[in-house]
Amino acid sequence: MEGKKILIVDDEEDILEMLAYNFNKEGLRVSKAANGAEAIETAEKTRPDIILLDVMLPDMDGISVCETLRKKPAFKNTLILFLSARGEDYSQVAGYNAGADDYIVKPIRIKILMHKVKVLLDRVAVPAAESLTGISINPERFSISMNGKETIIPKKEFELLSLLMSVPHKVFRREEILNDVWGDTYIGDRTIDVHIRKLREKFGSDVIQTVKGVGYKFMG
Amino acid sequence: MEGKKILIVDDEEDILEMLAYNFNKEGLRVSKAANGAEAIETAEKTRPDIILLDVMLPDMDGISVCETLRKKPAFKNTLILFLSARGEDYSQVAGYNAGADDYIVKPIRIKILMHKVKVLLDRVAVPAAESLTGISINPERFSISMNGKETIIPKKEFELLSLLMSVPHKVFRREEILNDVWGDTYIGDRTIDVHIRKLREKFGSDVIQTVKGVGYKFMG
DNA sequence: GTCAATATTAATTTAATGTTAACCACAATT
DNA sequence: AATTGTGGTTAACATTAAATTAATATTGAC
Repeated sequence: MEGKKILIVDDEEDILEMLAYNFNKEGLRVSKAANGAEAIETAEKTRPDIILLDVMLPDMDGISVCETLRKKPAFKNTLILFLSARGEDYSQVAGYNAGADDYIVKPIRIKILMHKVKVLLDRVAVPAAESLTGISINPERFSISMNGKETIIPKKEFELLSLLMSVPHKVFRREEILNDVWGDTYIGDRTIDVHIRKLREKFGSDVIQTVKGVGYKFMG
Repeated sequence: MEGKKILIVDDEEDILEMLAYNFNKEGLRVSKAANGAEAIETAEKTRPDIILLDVMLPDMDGISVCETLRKKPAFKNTLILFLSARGEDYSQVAGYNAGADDYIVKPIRIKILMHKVKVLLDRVAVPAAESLTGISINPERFSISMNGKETIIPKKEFELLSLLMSVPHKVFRREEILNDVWGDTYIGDRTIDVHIRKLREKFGSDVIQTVKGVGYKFMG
């Protein structure tokens, strides 16, 4: 798990430092945040592989932070692990509903926590370096580079391509695409196709492959 | 997570039944075991995707069961989730060391447990055990790899081959195949043959063997 | 050798996706 | 304010891959 990035969010200075110290010692690149707004901002900036998120924060609660992040395609596959003092069920369930990958009840047993983080990080697919297609993505600029040439593409196209590229070769089901790119707004079936078509127009018809009856995949 | 296989191991009849009922309702294919020996035997037979394993069993403890399974290549990537009444750290750490993917402390909150199982099952990109035939299956990609070459195959063919490969060497009766792959939709007898043929065309005629009057088997 | 089961092949049907153009909302430009 | 441009969605229709069936040949158990 060396070299992976972790973001730790907790308003208690002591805990924050203790965790940061331990994970840093394990070779992770640690960033920190003490409240929800800061957490989202830092997450955008550092793109961590995993986020430890305290449920109770001074400004907004961790659940909301998690939900906010999960809406962005970039954080679709980021691991999020809740830390909480509350033992109540509803909180845990709410956490999982918000898209958590795990839930740890305080007081934190550092060994167990590190184990969980390790297990989770090990499982995550490696983000795949430069792709064979010569296509790479620039999240800050909403742009795509293809063999060095940079193209700015519309938001929806960008989100769709980001999603597909997040796990090259994985087949994303239409349903999954709808959820991740369009969320709650309901759109017709053909809308996805049209966006796929536009992407193929721009980057070649080989980069996205159709799996009939299932969905689409990016050919890393 | 529909269609995935779960093995539940617990010596308490009530808990076993309760869990089986709930997971069955969610569309998982459930098998059960009440002790360690039975657990290993059933695991071999059904090749579950995930195992819920009580730490305390009448014959051997769950940790040993887990270690035993993890030694076999077939279970290298099977998810194993411990259930335990003990709250002590050492037990949890021992669990993780034995190769557990998660650890739940009783009393079981069914909602939380189901969430964990769901998250785990969703995330796993089964790297697929290499078989003797050199054929392996990539569920995420809807593809089959044969000696390193990857082929995307149509949905029905994929489902059929997945089924046969789920328990190599087991003869699947036509009736069973109909149920698992086609569910409620009724199709003629020849349809199965045709799909088998297409698979043989793609991967060689040796990989699937006919057992006349009964069904087909994958030659793991 | 007979007969039922399966293999094979091609033809057909079905369902999913591709394509195009039109439309609307909204932002940018003059 | 009117005009133009851009992005997003939809609808109608075309196209294609996949699934199924149907017809015929072959196989293997008895």
